[in-house]
This record gives sequence, C-alpha cells and structure tokens, in this order.
Amino acid sequence: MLDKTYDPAATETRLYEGWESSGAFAADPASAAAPFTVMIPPPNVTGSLHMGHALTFTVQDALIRFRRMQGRDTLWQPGTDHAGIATQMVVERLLAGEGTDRSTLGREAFLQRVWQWKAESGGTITRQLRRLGASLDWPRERFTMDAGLSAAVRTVFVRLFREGLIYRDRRLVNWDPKFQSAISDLEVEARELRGQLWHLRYPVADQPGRFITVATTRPETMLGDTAVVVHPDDPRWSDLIGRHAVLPLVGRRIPILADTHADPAKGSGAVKITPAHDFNDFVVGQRHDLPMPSVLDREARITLAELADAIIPVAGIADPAFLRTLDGQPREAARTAILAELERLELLEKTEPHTHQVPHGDRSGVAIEPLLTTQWFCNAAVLAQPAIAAVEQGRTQFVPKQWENTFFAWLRDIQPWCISRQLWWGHRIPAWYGPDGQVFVAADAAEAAAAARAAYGTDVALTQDEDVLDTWFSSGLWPFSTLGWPEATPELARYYPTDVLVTGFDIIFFWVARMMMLGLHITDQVPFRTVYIHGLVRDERGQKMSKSKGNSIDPLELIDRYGADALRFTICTLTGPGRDVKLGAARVESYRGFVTKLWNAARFCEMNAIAPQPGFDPAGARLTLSRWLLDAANAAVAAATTALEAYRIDEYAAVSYRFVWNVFCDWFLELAKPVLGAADTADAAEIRAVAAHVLGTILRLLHPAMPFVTETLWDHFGYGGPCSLIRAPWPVADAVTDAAEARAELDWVVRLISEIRAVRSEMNIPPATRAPILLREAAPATLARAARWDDAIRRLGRAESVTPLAGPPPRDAAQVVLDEATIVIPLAGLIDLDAERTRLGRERDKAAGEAEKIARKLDNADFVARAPEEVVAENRERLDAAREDATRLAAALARLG
RNA sequence: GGGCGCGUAGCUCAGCGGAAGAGCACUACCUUGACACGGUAGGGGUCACAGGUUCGAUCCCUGUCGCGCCCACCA
Repeated sequence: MLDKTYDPAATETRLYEGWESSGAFAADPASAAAPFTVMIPPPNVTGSLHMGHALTFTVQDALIRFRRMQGRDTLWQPGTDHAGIATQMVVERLLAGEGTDRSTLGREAFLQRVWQWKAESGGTITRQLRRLGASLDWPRERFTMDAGLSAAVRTVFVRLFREGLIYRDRRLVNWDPKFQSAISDLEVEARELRGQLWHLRYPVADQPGRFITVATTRPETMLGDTAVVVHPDDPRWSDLIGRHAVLPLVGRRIPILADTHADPAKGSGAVKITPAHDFNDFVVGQRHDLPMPSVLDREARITLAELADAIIPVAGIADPAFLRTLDGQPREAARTAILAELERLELLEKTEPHTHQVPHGDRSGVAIEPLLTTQWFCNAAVLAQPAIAAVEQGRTQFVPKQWENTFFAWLRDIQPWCISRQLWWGHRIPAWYGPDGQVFVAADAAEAAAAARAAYGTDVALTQDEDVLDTWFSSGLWPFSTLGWPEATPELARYYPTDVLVTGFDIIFFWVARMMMLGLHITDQVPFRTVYIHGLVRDERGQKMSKSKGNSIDPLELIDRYGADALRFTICTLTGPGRDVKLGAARVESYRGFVTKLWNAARFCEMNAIAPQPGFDPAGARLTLSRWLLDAANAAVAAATTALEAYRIDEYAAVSYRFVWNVFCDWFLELAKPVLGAADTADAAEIRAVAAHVLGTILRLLHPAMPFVTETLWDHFGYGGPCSLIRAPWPVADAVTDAAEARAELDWVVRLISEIRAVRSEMNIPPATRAPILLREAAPATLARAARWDDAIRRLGRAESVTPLAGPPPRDAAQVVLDEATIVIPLAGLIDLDAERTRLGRERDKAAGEAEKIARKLDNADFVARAPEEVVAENRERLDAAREDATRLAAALARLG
C-alpha cells in the first residue's frame, strides 16, 4: 500500500542510486538508435549548487529524459571547469587564513595545494547535481585540466599559433591590479561612480601667461601625458595647434596636436593624451607616433622609471623633488598629492562633480588599469566569420531566435581576445623561450627543445612562459575535447556535433561564441545545432539572486523541504522563453501540491484495484468514459510532445498539469467512482484497465519534470521493473474509437453537472439537500444521455433523481438552459424566487447582449464579404445559439410569473 | 550614446488578428470513503497610453510614457 503522503526524502536517494548503478544514464555508442547529445555547461569544480544551476540543469535533464524515453541514445556529458581566477582566489583566501601566500609557497607548492583543494571539494557540485536528479553519464565525467583536455588545449594552441591566429603583442590590456593579471574585455564591468572632473591648466611653451586647459577624471595619469589634442575646427585653440605645452610637474614639452578625437562639446575641448593608460589615447598616440611612457606599475603605483629622462625642472612648474615623493605611491594617494601640488602652482582651474562609468574587474571589484604589457592574443575577428555564417545559415539556431542578434552584434565588432593570464592555476601556455627570447610554441617541452636545437644548432636552456590561458579557452573546446579530440574516438564521430546547448544569456559571449568560433575552426562543424537560452533566476521581487544581497535561496534547502520533483516542476512551469524565472519558496510549496495530487490519485487507483493489465488494447475500449479519457490523454501527449520539441518547457508543464488535475482527477476519477463502486462488472473491469493505462501514460508524461515520484509509482504499480520508467517509451497516441462522439457526450455531461452545481451554489442550497433534476423539452438523445449518466449526475450534481419533465415546471424551481433543454430544479421552500428571477434576468440579458453583439457584426456587409467563410459561419451559429438561449431564458423567467 | 526585452485579474505569467485565460491570492460553502498540500462555486481586467493598418487589433505598424537588461570613449 502506498503511504498516506509521499515522502521524497525516503525515496529520492535510493532511486537515483538505482538508476545510476543500473546504467540508466549511460550513453551507448554501440546502439542503433539516433544519438542525442547535450554538453553540460561545466560548473566550477569547487563551486556548489545555486538556483541558476537548478534552473539550467532541470531544463537539461527534462530534455534528456524526454529524448531518452523517445528512444534516442542520449549522452549528457558531465564535467567541471577549473575556473582559473575563481579557484585561485578561493585557495589564496585559504592561504591568507593560514598566514601565508602563494609567492611564499612558490608555484609548484601552490599548484599542489589547489589540486588538494580540488580533491577535497571537487565532488560537492556533482553530489548536488545528483540530488536534483540530473541523469548525467557520470563515468564519462571530465575536468578541463584532465590530461586529455589539457592535451587538446595545447594542440589547439599550437595549431592556431602556426596559423597566425594566436600571437604575442605588446598593447594596452585591461589590467586588474588586484590579481595583477590581464583580463579580457568581457571580464570588465562598468560601474557608475560619482567623481570629479578636474580642469588642469598646462602652460603653453614660449607664450608666458598662456595656458591650455584640459579636463580629466584621472589627474594622476598626467605624468604620462605625451600630447594635448584639440579639434581641428575648434576656434578656441586653433592658434595653438603645432605649438607645445609644458607638462606640469614633469617639465617635458609635449605637442599640441589637431585630432578629431577631441570633442569640442566635452570638457574644455582640449584633451590630454596618456597613451599608456587609456584606450582612446593609445589609438591617438599610435596615430601621431607619440611616446608611451607607463607611469603606473602592475600594482597601480606610480613609477617614474620610464619617465626619468624626460623630467626637466621648470621654475614654478616642475620640481623633480616633488616627483620623487610620488614614486611608488598607490594611484589614489598620488592623485591627491598631484592635485594639491597643481593647486599650489595655481594650475588647477576648477573642479566639477562628474558622474561617469568606470571599468572594474568583475571578480576583483577594483578599477581596471589600462596597462601596456606583452600578452598572447587570439585573432577573434578571423574566427568570428564562420561563426556568424553558421548562425546566418541556420546550421546553429538560437531559441528564442532574438538572441541571434546579440550574438551577431558582438561577433561583428569583436576585438582581439587576450588569452594570457598572469595566474598560476590553469593551462600553462605551451611556449618556451630561448636565451635570446626566441619563442618556440610546441605541444610539450621535448618538442620545444627539439625545435630549439634545430634553430640554434645546439641544445639550449629554454624557459616556459609563466602565464596560463584564459579559462574560457579550454571551455571553448568543451564540446569536442570531452569526446576525446584530438583522438578520432568513436564518441567524437557519434556524438559530435551535439544537439542542443542549454545556457543563460549571460554567457553567450563568454562561452557560446567561443565554442562556436573554436569549434568551427578546429572541427569544421558547428559544436551544437541549437542553442536554447533560458532566463536568469531572480527572487520573488525580480531581484537578481546574489549572496551579497542575501536574497538567494539554496536549492538544496528547497529539495530537503519540498522534494526535488516539486522544485523541478516549479522551475519547468516558470521558465518561459525570454523570461527570467522569479522563484520563491512559496511557489515551490504550491507545486508540491501537484506532486501530492498525483500521489493521491495513484492511491485512489490502488484502493480501487486499478493495476496495469498486460495486453490491454485501448482500441478495444467500449465505454464512452474510457474513450473520452483516452482521447483526452492523446491530446495531452501530443501537446506535451510538441512543447518539449519546441523547448516550451513551461507549456509542457502546464499541459501535463491540466490533464492530470482537471481531466484525470476532477472528471475521470469522479465519473468513474459510480462504476467502480458498483459490483464487479465488465464496465468496472474496463474502467480499471483504462485508468491503469492512462495512469501509466501520466507517469511517463510527467517523468522528465518529476522523475522521482513518477518512478516511485511506476515501480509500485509494476508497470515495469524497478527503476525502469527512466527508459520506458515516451507515450504516443492510442487508437480511440469514435472519439468525437465521446467528446461530445462528456462535454454535455460536464456542462450539465457544472450548471447544476452553479445554480445550487448560487441559490445557497445546502450540500446535504438532494434535489430532483427535471429535463424539460429535452430531445430523446439528450434524455438517453441523461439516463446513461444517471449515477454520475446524481452523485456529482447532488441530485435525487434525473427525469424528463413533460408539462410546465413546478412553481418553486430554478431553471437553467442547456442547449435545447431546460434543466428544472424544484426547490420548494429552499428557493428564493426573487433571487431566481434576478438570476434568470441576468442570464437572459447576457445571452441577449451576446446575440446583439454578434448580430451587429453580421449586419456589417464588409465583415460578411471580407472575413473568411468559416469565421462568418461560426458567428452565425453563435448568433443562433445565443438567441435561442435568450428566448429560453426569457420563457423560464415568464414561467416564474 | 546604441541595442534588446517587458508593461494583460491583487501577484506571477500564458495568449499575439476573429467570443479576454491559467496558477496563486481573495470570498462563500463543504471534514462527500484518494487528496483540506483537498472539493464546489464565485468576485475581479477601457489587455500602459495615443495614433495608424484592417471587415475586425490585447495581438501588426508608428510614436509616447514607465520598468529591466546588454553593449559603449573614466576627457
């Protein structure tokens, strides 16, 4: 016997272990079935499950389970990402707690320490994915720093280098002073800050008393200024073009140049140019061939090293002694000191409040310092072209399609991708340097040594590049590196390209675009045919969930409280296309009610000896109720299948929910009760068989969304062996005899009972009072129907009897019009005649109003002439029906007197 | 500054050219032999606003207003 309530905690772990140990999650490369492949977006190896994971993995698992049931050979590839900066940060924080740091430990020991941390905490996320029910093919789990994946990284790097698509360059990069590493454009986020705009007066050389005013938000970089530019057409400064300014504090003469970069509308119209510390200035500097001295070092401290030769004492403007006090100062302190000195020298014209966007490292949270360094770059502009073409040609499709625009916009204007990071945790760049700096890029040290020997004619000592690769470089290879590439494995041949990539829009650039670029270039195939983009998880008020805001909900806690199925089903119902998912515990709690409803429906079935009948053939179903249910199940299955195929998880959930609750429970089981309650008849036997059959359909239909409770019931009822629902066939339409007739009949029964209930409720008839139901002016077919459903009507309509009425209705009776018939409910002593008159009047007016509206439409010649025939015909029918209703209601009202 | 998305019942959202929908919340009644994590019935909406296209617009077009997000030169 099933317990009175479903206890998820008691079943989930056991079922998951059952599935996993039986190999139910495993792909089968030897299978004759068509493959269906999904690559997990690899979570950070040291991370733990948050609501965003719960969303994406629930969606993926539902799709995988659906396709698996459809008979596809599914591969859901698991794995984790080494997450360079994030993981290194965690371990560094650990070290700080122990009073040490990575430089004290040294590279080798530090890396050992990270591997140790990975060994300790790397299993957390995969354990948590199991709690969610994710049916990943665990024996195939990969890690981005596995030997195999690392080899793939080196192979790709070497190849792209040889093709000239990876190169070393000295240029401005986004420098994160906290991590002391370059980061990519994508890892920079603009934060709005309220700062100041300082107007500095630079003396014009050889024109005593003349100044050119420049406005800046970063006065500390002025030491590195190598020019001032003004717009060629700006009359304020045109006479100074070609002259020089004397750079205050430093004393160097810098040219005043004409350049359209200067916007006359902004600041003073004159711009100081600091090519080594500003991206725009860098471009201007290149254009005018300006020197580019760095005046900030890797820690964002002032450094005068590159300035030393240029410092010229100038009376009243530049004092080398002051400059020396700045050397080694952090940028903030230098700013204060420089402003004070300029003020003292009367070179600070004014200070204005100024709100502006300041780039910050998204992980470090500190302001980025544009810095001239030598880094490795990937020529993304070249790789982007095939990626753009693949989406344009539809070889890869985004769902929803609108995200293609986002994808295109970014790729069409893509900048060189800085792929080197000055970190330790990650794939070390496979480049070695000879004594003279000659670079040898090779898959390993031996190969590099051989290349060096060939180049120098003798063995030389090589040193490997200290840097590691951007984490997203290895993630970009994930769809094929996990399948064994560069080896030509059977898995690669069979499961690549993958079918669908499921992820949030926040990593379209970081990851999706990189996979497209690298995948197409390396394999000549798109890495996935579809990209399904879901929204972000937010709290109930629509705020982004974050630890710092304290509004995040722990999915594990929700699973503990309500069960994984309730959480999963909630996520499924809420994840509409292009919509964020607003989720709170209350929602999960309410959908737990659906899990309970299913459970109780199953309990009812069990109590009524409903059990699967081997060899049952739905086509042989004889009873109208049976055929109606089978037909409704067909419709639900078809709608659910279409929805899942179109990635409409929300619609799939809604269709399933409505069928189970509103069709199976509310009407079928209720209508079946009289039959089941009667003696052991042939009718009862058929109802049992059909109920069992449809319950089986329901369990299969819901399994992708609610795997645990459905598998529990499947096992319990013996639809298959233990843990077999996961691989049970997805339901298809059953053959149903005369489905239209069954639909029409049950539609009438449902409407009749609903009308009776509505009148009783409105008339405040106590539930205990059973009233006779009289059918007036009913056609013989209607009376026959009523006779067939006598039990059900009496039970669900709380009726004493259902009989025809030949003559006029009794005085104290409620009346309802249903098609051609009038339902008369005599309620002597119970009915308030005034209320009934009011009610009938209202109903009549409603019907008359409706008729009026349709009549107006039909009177419109244009409508009749131009609207499609079906629409006009439909309106004519509706008009007839409304008029008849109005007439009958008016007659009923008249009978009340 | 550029782009995208969203404004439909108290809340969360579906519908996107031919009768305004669901879930939750609310109200009334009901411990009826599966389920009170339940049942039955009910109230509640000029579908943001203004124009336009159409026989017909919540749905298509244009504009306005609100909200959110992404990208973008820290003068």
